[in-house]
Amino acid sequence: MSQKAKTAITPTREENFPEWYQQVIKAADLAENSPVRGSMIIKPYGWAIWENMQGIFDGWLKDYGVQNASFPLLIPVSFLSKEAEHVEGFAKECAVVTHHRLEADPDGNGLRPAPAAELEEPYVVRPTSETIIGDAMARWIQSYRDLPLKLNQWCSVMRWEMRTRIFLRTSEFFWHEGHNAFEDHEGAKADCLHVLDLYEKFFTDVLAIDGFKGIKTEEERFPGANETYSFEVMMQDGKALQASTTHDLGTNFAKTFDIKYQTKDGGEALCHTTSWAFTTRMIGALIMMHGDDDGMIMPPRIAPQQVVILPVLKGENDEAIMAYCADIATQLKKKGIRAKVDARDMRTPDKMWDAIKKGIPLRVEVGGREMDEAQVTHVRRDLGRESKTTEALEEFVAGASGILDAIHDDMLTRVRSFRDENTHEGQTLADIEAFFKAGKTGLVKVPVSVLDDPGLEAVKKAYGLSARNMPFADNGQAVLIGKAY
RNA sequence: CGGGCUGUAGCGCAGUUUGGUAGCGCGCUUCGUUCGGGACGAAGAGGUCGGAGGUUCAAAUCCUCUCAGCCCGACCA
Repeated sequence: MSQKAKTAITPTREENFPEWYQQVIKAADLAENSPVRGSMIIKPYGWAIWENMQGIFDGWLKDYGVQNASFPLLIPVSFLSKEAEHVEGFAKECAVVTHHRLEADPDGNGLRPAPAAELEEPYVVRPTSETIIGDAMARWIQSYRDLPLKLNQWCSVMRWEMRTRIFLRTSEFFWHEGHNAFEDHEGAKADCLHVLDLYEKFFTDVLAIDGFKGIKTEEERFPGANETYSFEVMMQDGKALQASTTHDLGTNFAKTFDIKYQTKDGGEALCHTTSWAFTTRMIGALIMMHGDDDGMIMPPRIAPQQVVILPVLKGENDEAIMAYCADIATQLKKKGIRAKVDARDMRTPDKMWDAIKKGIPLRVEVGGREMDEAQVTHVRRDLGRESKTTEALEEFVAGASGILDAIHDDMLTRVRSFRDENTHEGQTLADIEAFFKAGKTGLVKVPVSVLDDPGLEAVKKAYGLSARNMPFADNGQAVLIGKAY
């Protein structure tokens, strides 16, 4: 207060956004780089977010009739090569397993793959599982009665990225991948749109994120898909991030893997398949959308810990205060709130900053003053000290989930305003160029006819732009252009 | 994979030009006073200077190779 406002994170977003992002991850103890190039270690606090994401979304998928299964990590190279566009898309970023045994290096340099143990057919570490699941589907589907078949797996995949960024683009990343098969195009398309709606609901209702639901342009489509639908979100630096996609694969994979069924009238027909996913990059999105110069701000519904209770001890009545805190935690837990007393042997201000950097949505401070009056003092992470409120314990417990909901709603509102303020209407390629030439950040929305402008490629190249998607909100008549992660 | 920058204590850095065998701040440990928005004093612990070769009496420092990270580009969830 007396000093200038000091931020917990250096540099600030304004000063250096990419570095700020790294520092938040470090300060909030979410993840770190590992000895493996391009692969991160997701630490317990970061993994807890992913577990919450899985827990919620998995339930929704099951409600939709999706069954979980597990397919091999290793995929025969021949499988991948079957679908021409698919191979082309992934071939250059596959890790390849060529040997099944190590032996002592004759030059004394530790171990090496044994030349005698070379595989006849190499495997690739799955970059995605369309092919191996397609192969299984071909055997599992016989009749129209077997359709639709809806499968999903939670797993990690590997894409050998040239340039990695923690959470946003790592060689190994975690995701869920759904793979469904339908009788016809209508079924597949409806599936893509339905799952896209589930994603939207997940982002808005759980992650307090909103963006643009739409269709990818032809060149941005998934390799092997007839149509790709995406949900694009905007980070605080104005760059877009593809938060999730659903793909209408048509009969492309059905043809190559022979996924056929007998129709009601005894004929034979190819299945229409889909695939869709979201990944651990969503954690990166949470940071870049919600974080501030003091660190992370967790959306309450995904926060590993929703409420932290800080005992303010002064050497008098400490035990009573601790007991009072424990009771508050118990009462909150009974209401289904993830609350915990921070009983660590640390100074109170240090605990506070730890909670701030980790982004715990609601901080409760309890000392002798509160205990004597049966009250609590609480502060919202998203609003900071200005939101400090003291109220009766009973009242607080009754209204706590309401406070968390209010935090969620306010975060979502802020994200939406930011998105709207940084989405600019344009009419021509010249509008796009003028915008980025001026060094502005955000997305520019122009009529789809601009995609046919022969000068578009040069402008995209000059400013590092790409077509994000064609939003449903504009009936596919407009396209969003901007920088992206 | 191209271009640029960077690897020195848990974190952030100085020292490298002009080789002489390592330092600062924060953090950490102990004690005391403290604790409601980043406390203070005192005493401590902690580094084969990313790795491997080489030059030299001597290498964080010079040379070669290599690994990793960041930024820009191409590619991508």
